[in-house]
Amino acid sequence: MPRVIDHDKQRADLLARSFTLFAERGYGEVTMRALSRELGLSTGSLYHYFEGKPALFRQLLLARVEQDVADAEAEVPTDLDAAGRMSALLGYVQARIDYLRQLVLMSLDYYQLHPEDRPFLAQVSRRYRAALVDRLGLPSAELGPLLYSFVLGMVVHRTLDPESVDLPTHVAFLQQFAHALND
Amino acid sequence: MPRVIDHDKQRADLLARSFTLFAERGYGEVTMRALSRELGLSTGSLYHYFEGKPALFRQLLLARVEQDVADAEAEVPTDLDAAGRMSALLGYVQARIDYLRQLVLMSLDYYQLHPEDRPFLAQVSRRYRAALVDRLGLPSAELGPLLYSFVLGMVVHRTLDPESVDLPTHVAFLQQFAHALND
Amino acid sequence: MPRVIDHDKQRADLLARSFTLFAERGYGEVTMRALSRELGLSTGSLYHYFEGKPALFRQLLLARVEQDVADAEAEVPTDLDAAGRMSALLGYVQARIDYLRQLVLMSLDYYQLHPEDRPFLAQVSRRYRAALVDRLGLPSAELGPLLYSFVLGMVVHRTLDPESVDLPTHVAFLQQFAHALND
Amino acid sequence: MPRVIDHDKQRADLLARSFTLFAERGYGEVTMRALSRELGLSTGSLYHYFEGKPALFRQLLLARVEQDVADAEAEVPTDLDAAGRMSALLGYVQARIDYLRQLVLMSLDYYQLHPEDRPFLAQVSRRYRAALVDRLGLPSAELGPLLYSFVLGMVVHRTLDPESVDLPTHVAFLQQFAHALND
DNA sequence: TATGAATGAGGCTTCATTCAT
DNA sequence: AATGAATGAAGCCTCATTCAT
Repeated sequence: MPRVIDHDKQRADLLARSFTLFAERGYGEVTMRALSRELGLSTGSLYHYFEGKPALFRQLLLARVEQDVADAEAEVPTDLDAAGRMSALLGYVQARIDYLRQLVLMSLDYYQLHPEDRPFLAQVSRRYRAALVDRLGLPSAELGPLLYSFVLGMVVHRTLDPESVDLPTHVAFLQQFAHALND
Repeated sequence: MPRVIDHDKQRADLLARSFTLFAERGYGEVTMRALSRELGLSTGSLYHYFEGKPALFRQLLLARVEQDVADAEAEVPTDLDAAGRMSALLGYVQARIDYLRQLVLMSLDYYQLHPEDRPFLAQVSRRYRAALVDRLGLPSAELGPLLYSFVLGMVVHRTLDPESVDLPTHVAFLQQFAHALND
Repeated sequence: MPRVIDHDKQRADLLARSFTLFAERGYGEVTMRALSRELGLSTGSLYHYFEGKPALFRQLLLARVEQDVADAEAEVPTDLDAAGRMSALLGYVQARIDYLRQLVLMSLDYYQLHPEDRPFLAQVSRRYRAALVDRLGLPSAELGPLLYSFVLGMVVHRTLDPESVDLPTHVAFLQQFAHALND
Repeated sequence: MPRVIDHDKQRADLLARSFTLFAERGYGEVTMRALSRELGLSTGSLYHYFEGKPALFRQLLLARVEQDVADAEAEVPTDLDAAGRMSALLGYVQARIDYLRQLVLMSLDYYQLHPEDRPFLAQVSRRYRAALVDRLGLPSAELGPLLYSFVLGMVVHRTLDPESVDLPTHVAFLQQFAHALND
């Protein structure tokens, strides 16, 4: 009888455990050897689960979007008013700011290393943005991209110069800004 | 005596010509061999001018800040009112958006590859931000970082998903936003 | 009891279906994984039928000689005169030229990869040659090897430079040549 | 001042010394590591001289054709009559039979491993054949390919079953055969 | 009997940097 | 001052075979 292992489940588990390494070193600096060591299997086995490093990363990203979007939806109830939803969403972002930072950084690293796969990153980015827009039910269609840009900006700013970005200030500004728009 | 000047001039010239390659491929994907070929000298000579790849890149970045800040100051006259200065500055950003994009991307690539040199990137980032803040003479001290974050965000958003970022919309928003703040 | 028969029958079937893959890619480029996928079983099962890749290939070759020799004997009736037998044999070769080409190529590939098993290839080669010699009943004992060399040569020449080998010309030459020898 | 080394000469020397290894193990079984060890330099250096393993092999083959054709022309004087030229050429082949064997084998190995480069092998093959045809000044245009096929065949036959190929017999046959054609 | 996950050595190739010339 | 050959560790990936289930 075949060894009974849920291949997909195992893969999902490997992806989840991979994230840490990518977060610490960035896509390009994570070697398949290091990854397999971290995951406790041989390089050969790693290649049983994933076709290669780019494929692994793509699946990692896809798994993350799904999870993140689900989390965001759980944290931003639809029965709140606009201000409340914005508030909840900002809470979500603020609580995960460093996670998002790592996600953006590794994506940009992948962007540089795999120019042929940029459309994929665009799709992922749109998925995040769509979730944000949908959830907020923003009055103006243009605000989604703006807000999304701003979050990306916070994240990059925090990367380049962590000490100069005061998260509460940024978030407070966004909240105030949203208020103004709702009037 | 003129030797030194020539040497520096030559170095500045090499840096300027290096930018294209870094912009096209990112810091990590530019090899010293490719760089020397592009610049028309041997790798040995390249090492006469620069101590190594990281040193070269640092100098490239420093040269860029100087130039960019000077350009910005030239384009944003101090005798304009707040709204005018903001307008001029946004014009500056809008005209150079892809250049800034490349600059940010290569810096983030360097960030991943040289964790030991992150403080340097923080300094460079602060220099840019300070120029922006100084030039705008923003009423609130907190607005500088916010604005700077937003510009970084536009740039990254444009990278990940070029088709979804409408530059005029973004800029118009910023302008309108600045207006509101001045009242 | 029927178990064993079935097993052998199954193995013969697997060998027959393996040939295509070896023909397309050559011995060295066929992986056991690819083979098992092509055959519709797991690698583990493949190893139930054959001890390993070299063993599998040996059996493949043996199965082929048997079949080919039988085919040749069927196509070259013993009641023809020398010229007729030669004619029939050339027809056989001409009709199967690309099959023979593949067979020779994969054998040479195996030759390079398994130096320890070269005697086996020699045996197989002799078996083919003996069939040719026996069937033709050549007047001179030396002609067999010559003819056999020539067929091998056609096949390799066709491999290296397909466009330059005109099969009918080659065959016509052989026929004419045989004629001369019979006089 | 640059290290004064004749890059092309060095490359030619490396190719000449590479041949032995390819002859012993075949194209596929020669690793770049083994090659660099044999040649007394690092893998990195090997890649300074050649773009990669296939490129190296191509150049090896090209160098060989040139040399071999030159040798053949030196050994087959044009002032001989047809029979004499044939005789001289057969002497050339007979003396180098194992060298030619190795050359053919490594080429066929390359053929299997680099399907995309088969046209190159066709060119090389034609070059050899053209030299043979030109030198012999064969009465019939069709004899060139036939003779060439036969030589290839001898070589492969000798590979598969060395003990069964008596070189003098093969050569004598060819000579006798050529005689017949000249009448 | 059948499965397929697991192994791990080893393949080709890259690259920042050095140093003899 | 300038050259570019040389280094060698390390990257990604492959594959015949085994063995727990």
